[in-house]
Amino acid sequence: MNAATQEMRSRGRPRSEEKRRDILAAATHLFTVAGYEGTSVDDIATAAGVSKQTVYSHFGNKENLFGVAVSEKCRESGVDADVIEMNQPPEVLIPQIARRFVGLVKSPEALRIYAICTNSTESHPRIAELFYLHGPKKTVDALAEYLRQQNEVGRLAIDDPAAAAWQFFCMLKGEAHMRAQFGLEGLPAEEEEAYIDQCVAMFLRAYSR
Amino acid sequence: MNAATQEMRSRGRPRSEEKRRDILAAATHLFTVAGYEGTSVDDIATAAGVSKQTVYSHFGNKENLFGVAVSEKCRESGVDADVIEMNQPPEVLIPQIARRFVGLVKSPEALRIYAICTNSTESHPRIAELFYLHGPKKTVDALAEYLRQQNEVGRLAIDDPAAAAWQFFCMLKGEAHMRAQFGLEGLPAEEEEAYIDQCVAMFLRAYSR
DNA sequence: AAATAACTGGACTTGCAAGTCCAGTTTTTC
DNA sequence: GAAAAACTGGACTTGCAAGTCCAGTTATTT
Repeated sequence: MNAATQEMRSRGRPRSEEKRRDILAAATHLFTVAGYEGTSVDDIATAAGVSKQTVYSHFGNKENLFGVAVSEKCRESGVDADVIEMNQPPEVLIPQIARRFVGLVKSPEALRIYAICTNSTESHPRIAELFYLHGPKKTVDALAEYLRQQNEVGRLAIDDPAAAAWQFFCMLKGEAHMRAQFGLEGLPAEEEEAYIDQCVAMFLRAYSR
Repeated sequence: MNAATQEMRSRGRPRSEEKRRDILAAATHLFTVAGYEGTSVDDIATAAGVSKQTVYSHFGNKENLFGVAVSEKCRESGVDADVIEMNQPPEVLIPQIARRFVGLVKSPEALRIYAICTNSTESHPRIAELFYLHGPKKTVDALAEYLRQQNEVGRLAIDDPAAAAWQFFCMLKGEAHMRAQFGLEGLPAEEEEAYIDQCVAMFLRAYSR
């Protein structure tokens, strides 16, 4: 159990970094596909081409491995804070962000992680927090910063940029996202597109000038 | 297995309606507290003061019991479609609805059911659908109908009432709801209140006249 | 080359929960 | 009062997965 966290004694054969990566990759994949309960340590060992003992040698136990895997996942699919072009006017940038955001949150991967987080609040409270910080929080902060700047420049009139950012992203989810979360059939593409446009228009109407 | 669904042969001792209710009540409670995997049939039988055999006699198997329990739950905590006072002007009614809605979706029960649904999309697809129809869909439809009427009367200017209803409810969730879903510490009460007010104001600003 | 520790593969232990079986008891209908 | 079916309680079967153990092997350091 402590082997995983100990500094290496530098005597004898060292742990293989490659195997560690393999295990982590397999775990990340399986967890995001089948969830925590749906993935056995044997599955992970097999998928990683490694013995079960080795998994335990590297990560101590399943729970710990889970934690490492999820925070890894967040970092890698880090929702881009820096892709925002701060100089673009809202009429150009806001629709772009809207489309990118909807695409992201409706992806099977994102939905899976979201579901895992909401279901491990008691058993693994840290997971949800890690995801929250690396995911949603980061995204909202980025938009809020943009809105603040546009407000200063006088292109928008927003008292509370952070609140406005939350409004915008939450609103965008709409029916389509909920249906996706519940595994229901998607709406017609035109309808989804129209909804996004309506959100953008409504947002700009409320906060313009 | 079929005993549960068969019409009673009306010979011999009939199944006790009371026990059925007890089982269902226990199941509903345990499922919404501990989730599907976290609740064993033994737990339910014990909590209902009944033998395990009786549970199986009434409901056939765990999965079926789960389905009945959840759809029951939806019906009972049925998000009121009819509590809407259609004649009230938006400036009065919208804030009321907002507060009631936020209170509802942040309740531990609602959060639990939501989490269960998003996590049983493969194993029990019907669950999520049942909840969706009896819960969110119903609520949105009710608001949409109100908005449509107010639009006709000329107190609001809304092209697509259904879309506007989705916008409103989704927007209201905001940071507070997500934090609740993730089991994170709540925001200061004043902040949450302020956010709700901002949403109401923003919505009315965008759709007034 | 000797010591050391990682790695393998497979057997093993432990614990849990779904679902079945059964013998005896109670309730209800005919 | 006899037949039928629900109910109890507890033993039982089955299956699964976490985690351990071990004997043999492989890689690495001194």
